[in-house]
Amino acid sequence: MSRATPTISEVAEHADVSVATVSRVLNDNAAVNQAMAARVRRSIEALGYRPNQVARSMRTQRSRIIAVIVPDVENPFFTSVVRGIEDEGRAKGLLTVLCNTDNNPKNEREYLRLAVDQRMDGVILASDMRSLGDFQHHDDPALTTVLVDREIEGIHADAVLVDNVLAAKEATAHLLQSGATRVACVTGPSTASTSLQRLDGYRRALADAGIEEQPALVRHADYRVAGGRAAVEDLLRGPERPDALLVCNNMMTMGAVQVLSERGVSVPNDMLLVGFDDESWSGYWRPSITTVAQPARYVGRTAMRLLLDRLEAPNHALQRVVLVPELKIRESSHR
Amino acid sequence: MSRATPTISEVAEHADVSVATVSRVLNDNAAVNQAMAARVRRSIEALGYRPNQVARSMRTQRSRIIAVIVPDVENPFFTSVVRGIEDEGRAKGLLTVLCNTDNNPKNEREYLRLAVDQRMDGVILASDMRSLGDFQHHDDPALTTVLVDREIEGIHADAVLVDNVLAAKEATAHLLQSGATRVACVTGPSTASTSLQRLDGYRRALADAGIEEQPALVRHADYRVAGGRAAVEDLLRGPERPDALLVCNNMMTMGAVQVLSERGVSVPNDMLLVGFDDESWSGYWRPSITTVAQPARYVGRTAMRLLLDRLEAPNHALQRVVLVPELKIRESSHR
DNA sequence: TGGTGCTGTGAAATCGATTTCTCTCGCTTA
DNA sequence: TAAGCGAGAGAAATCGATTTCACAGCACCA
Repeated sequence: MSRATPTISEVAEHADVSVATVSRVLNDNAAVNQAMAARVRRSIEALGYRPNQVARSMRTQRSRIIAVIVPDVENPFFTSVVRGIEDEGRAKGLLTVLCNTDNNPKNEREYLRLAVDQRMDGVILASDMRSLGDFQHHDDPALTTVLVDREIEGIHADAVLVDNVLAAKEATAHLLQSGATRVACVTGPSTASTSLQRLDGYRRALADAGIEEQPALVRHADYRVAGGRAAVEDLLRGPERPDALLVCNNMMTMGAVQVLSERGVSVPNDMLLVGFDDESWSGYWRPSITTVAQPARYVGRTAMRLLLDRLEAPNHALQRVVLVPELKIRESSHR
Repeated sequence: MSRATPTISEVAEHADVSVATVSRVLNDNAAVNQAMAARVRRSIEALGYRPNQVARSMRTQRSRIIAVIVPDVENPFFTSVVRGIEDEGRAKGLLTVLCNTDNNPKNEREYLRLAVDQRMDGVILASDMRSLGDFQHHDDPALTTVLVDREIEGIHADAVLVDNVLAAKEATAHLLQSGATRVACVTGPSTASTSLQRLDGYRRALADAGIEEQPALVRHADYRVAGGRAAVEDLLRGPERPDALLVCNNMMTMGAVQVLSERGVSVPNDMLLVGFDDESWSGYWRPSITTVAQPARYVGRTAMRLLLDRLEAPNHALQRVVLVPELKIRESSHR
């Protein structure tokens, strides 16, 4: 019944060959006599042998496992990225381990350590910049790294990014063109590169239009529903109420929509709105919501591809892939 | 610079003791002389030594890693479950690996194999019933299993479930009480236990109300947005158009809402609606949507707790925890 | 005919930890 | 004083694979 998994030496004994030969058949490394190989394969079949991957990793110092570290698995943007990574990885025989840091640099550090301790082959990382200090890890060539979505200054790694400056600039310009005069920007924490870049894009659009930035119309929140809610509530209370909102991620857009709905602020009549990250509900909300759509799945696929390339050719020049998002104009952003 | 991680023997050499002693200090197993232990600890610190977990697993035959296998990571219900599992696991020093089967039994089988091959300590599984044949794995005591959300007939494992029959029955009764006479049910694939149980609950509510079931009002879809869309489109086209919908998961509810909105079917005036799985948007949609809220995070936490218990006491009696969902009544289900 | 090279195979080393076994030393007790 | 015992530490076995090394057998060529 519950007999333990057989080992390579039991297979060797069963086939009456040495373990070396069994190993060679398994990895079809060196030439093995046809008849003998067939015999070994029959024994493997007969015993239901499966190689112990732990032992294999121990010897080869590699595991065919990579870690994906994201700040928030409940954020659909990241789950889409992860799907992309997984799809590409599965095709190439790499197993993906998903790690959720909950936006906590301490958790991130722990997962990075773990990746090293488990001798994982690499890590795909959407990191907060506060983790900078821990990146000493990456002097360790054992842990191949690809950054996604967020960059980290001074880190020497391949990266897949989205052109956030362009995205926010286009979105803001669109709001101005729709007649907005006081566009507010609710961006993410200043520890994420995306927050700063989106804010930068917003500023450039204002500058291009010859409008002076009003600091009271800029808010840093936490990229979560609660943060978005708080920021928008605050903006509505202010003396200079905005007539348009640029909300810089999906979760906060959700929060913004909630608050506007609760307060009876009519969109787009009293308030124009552009959100980030196209969710399945964006187009079906009433009014439907204009968003900056990011190619999340493709970001993931590309990241995995870069990682595979890097594993094969550790010394090639670093790559930085920048993808272009698309502004999906719907009802919420014009009258 | 990029010096490799030190091994236990380098630590031993540095501290001028045997590797056995270093190991004892690491695991504080046997009594070690205080002064000596301190010296070892200093060496560990000085060299920045971290034990190789692969080697450790190799010897101990356990890894402190468990796999979580879910049909769809993009479904927020499952990401919440995973969050719960992770939170509980992290507290107990267990690492969680997330595996996405994409509703494909082949992928599921592969991940189960992988869990065995990697000598993982256990697996938390939300499985399709088609995988029944592969559960021979579970005769193997090496892979401790806990089922979540979905049960599998004939499988001998701890489980954390939600009372789906009760949930669907209450939801349907509520629709009938609101005046619906032709309640349709869009449930999931017949290979998931949840689909069948929810359908069962729907039927019981009809029976209790003395209403005969109309097969034309029952649809099996795929638990995804597209499937929900197709099912609802089909129901709207039918000769006996329903006046109420019970849609049995979150993704399909999204699809249903989309179709109703596109076709200009007014909710709740022309159509009553109850969805499953409370999403952040459910309460803010216009009209707000009545849903059966499942305690997803808690389901995850409980599953991890059961797994930990089982690892400690492999021979205890099996547990089956059934949690009770809550019907959140909003605008979409009554006039 | 003897040297050379190639092919196929097995024995043994290796990866880096844990754990068993063995031994020494010092103390207690008969 | 000698036997017995327990504590503390090191040597060596072990986990299950891969890989190096050595070698046997055979064909080929000068």
